Amino acid sequence: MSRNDTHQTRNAILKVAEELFSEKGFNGTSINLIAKKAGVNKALIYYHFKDKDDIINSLFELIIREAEQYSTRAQPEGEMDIREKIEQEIAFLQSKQNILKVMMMESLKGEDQHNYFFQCAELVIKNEMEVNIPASEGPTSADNQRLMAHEFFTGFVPLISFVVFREKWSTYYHCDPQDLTRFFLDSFTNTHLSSKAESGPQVENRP
Amino acid sequence: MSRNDTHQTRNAILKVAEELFSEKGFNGTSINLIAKKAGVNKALIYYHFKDKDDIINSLFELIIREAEQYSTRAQPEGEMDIREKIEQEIAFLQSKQNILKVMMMESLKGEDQHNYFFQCAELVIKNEMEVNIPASEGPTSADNQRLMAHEFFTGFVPLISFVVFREKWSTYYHCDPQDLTRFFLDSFTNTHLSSKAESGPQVENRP
DNA sequence: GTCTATAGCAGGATAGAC
DNA sequence: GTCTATCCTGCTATAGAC
Repeated sequence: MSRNDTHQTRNAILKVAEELFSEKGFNGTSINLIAKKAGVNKALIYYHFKDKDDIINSLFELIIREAEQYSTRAQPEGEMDIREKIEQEIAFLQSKQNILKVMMMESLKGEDQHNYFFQCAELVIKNEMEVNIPASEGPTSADNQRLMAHEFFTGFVPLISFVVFREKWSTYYHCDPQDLTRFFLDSFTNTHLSSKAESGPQVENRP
Repeated sequence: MSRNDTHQTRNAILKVAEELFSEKGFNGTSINLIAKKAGVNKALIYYHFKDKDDIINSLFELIIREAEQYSTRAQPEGEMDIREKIEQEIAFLQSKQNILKVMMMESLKGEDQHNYFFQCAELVIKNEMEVNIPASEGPTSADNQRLMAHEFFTGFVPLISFVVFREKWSTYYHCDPQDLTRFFLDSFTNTHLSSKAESGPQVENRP
């Protein structure tokens, strides 16, 4: 009944909704089911959230905030191996895999109007790839676009796909998930990461 | 009334369903809407398809068959530049972008039981990457798993993501789609494709 | 804050005429 | 093959008691 309970209930709803959305998709999940699995009354959900959209948007805003916090966290002392850094990033993203799946599903839809997926990409890129994202105000130069495309399609996309498809891939190919993580890290190091190492701090691959 | 009409109607339904599924997702699309937009009666859909699932499964089987045909098509004479080959593959995939979006959305769901996404990946990998996929019968060796993981996460995934996110990316970053295609091809060449060139057995193209 | 009850409608699916 | 009409379930959302 106090603020504590309010937040607990709200968080319980969000947690269950996140699981169900990632399991069955947003439109495939009913408020009834969320209420049932969260052990709360259906009407209570409408006390805490305006409508169904409000639930998923709250989840998106939450993950964006958490990613921002992660990217501005205290960095450990000394130089960290780039591979080690990626491993940490993967561990973080893995713990958010459900909402990332939902975000990806929704961003694939044509009607999707919010840009959480790109926002999320920018945070990951800025943070882990150590690339300075050009300020989004003002016109984006062709060089910036080239850089962002590179980071997005050969950096962020493999990373995020690894996180969201890891389990299914392991099951399908009867592969130990830990082995898969090693395989992925090796490939990622040999492709995206080594393309950075070759050409100085900011990547400018141009003949 | 003849077989011709039957196929025309069936195909019209499939075409509209594909558009709507990619626009609004499978669960976000109603049979009513498909019927309305296809200009046919709702009951007619149930004459041609067992249920809603039958529609999406037909679409998945169709794209798999088309991809198989594409991969066994007559190859043009002479050596083709690897980049040119990828451009062709992208053009093919782009023409199928709607169903690929749907396939990706569905494969992200936890409850997704069919493996069309992985089947599709194997076709693209086998075909365009010129990699011999290990026969899926029998246990898969660690080396095969490593190879497949590499091709999947740093080859297929960027390729397919480029196809399905190209338009949204261009809009979001105010980038000309044709420029983006160039940027992507450059990055893809510098990462995934050059990782093949370095390490021997397959492929021999390098400027 | 949390519940009961229900409105109100849209969805998937079918029966049966033509 | 195609249409009209309809069933009925399950959905989102709200009113109102406690």
